Amino acid sequence: MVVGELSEADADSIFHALADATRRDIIARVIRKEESVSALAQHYPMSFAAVQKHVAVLERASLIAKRRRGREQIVHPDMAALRRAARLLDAYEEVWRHRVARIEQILAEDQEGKAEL
Amino acid sequence: MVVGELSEADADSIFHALADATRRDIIARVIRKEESVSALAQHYPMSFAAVQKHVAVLERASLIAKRRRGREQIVHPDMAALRRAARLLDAYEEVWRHRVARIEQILAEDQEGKAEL
DNA sequence: CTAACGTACAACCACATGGTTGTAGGAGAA
DNA sequence: TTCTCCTACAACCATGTGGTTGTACGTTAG
Repeated sequence: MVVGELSEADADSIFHALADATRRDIIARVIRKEESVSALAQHYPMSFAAVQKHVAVLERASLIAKRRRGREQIVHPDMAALRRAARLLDAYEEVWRHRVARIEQILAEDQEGKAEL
Repeated sequence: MVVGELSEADADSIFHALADATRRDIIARVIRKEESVSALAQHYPMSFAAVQKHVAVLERASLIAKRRRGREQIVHPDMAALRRAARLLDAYEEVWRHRVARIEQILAEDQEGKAEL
């Protein structure tokens, strides 16, 4: 099931990157305000290195990017990638909505296997 | 970042379940047409037990459910859960879209740190 | 009843993940 | 320069993941 302009591997890495509360929070945080890796690290009850790894996972999924500012690495969202990801999510939702629509249609027309589901 | 009516743990399991091409394909497949676990297994180059595990992951995330029909277990999408998941995805998209809107606003008004991003 | 089918589950393996600590290097600050 | 801060990265550990095979059990078909 290839959806939109993202490969299956892209989808894999995006969903995997999103499958962790800390990483979702990092995304939300840098969307609100760009922060350095160490500034980000201070918000979480784990080591700097651990946060660094989470950032790397998000970076591999192209959901965020880093920009150097002096000795700091400023983490910021990758807007283009985020839009692509959003459209990927949209596409799945679309399939589901259509199916929901189709089911209502089927329930209205078809007579076998009704009731349950 | 709590979004909608799903807990962080719910989001974890949903995104994790979606982070595998085989599992995404299973969802797409049962949305199109309900199938037994062994029928599903025949579509993939792996053992029945492996597919069974993928189904279990999707089931834990409440994206699908099973219904017994004779000696078969029919896998079908859990529409309510799929809608909740879609809304969760929507919510993330919303945050991103708003941020995108805000950025255009900022670029139009603000004058420091323009150019990049 | 018996045989075949669909499922469930346990044991096992290789590998990735999420965390730790420690070491090292580059850039600013003093 | 020298010290300090931020970052990068390696090594290590425990646990989880995705796959395998094998065994057991309920259900349907002959």
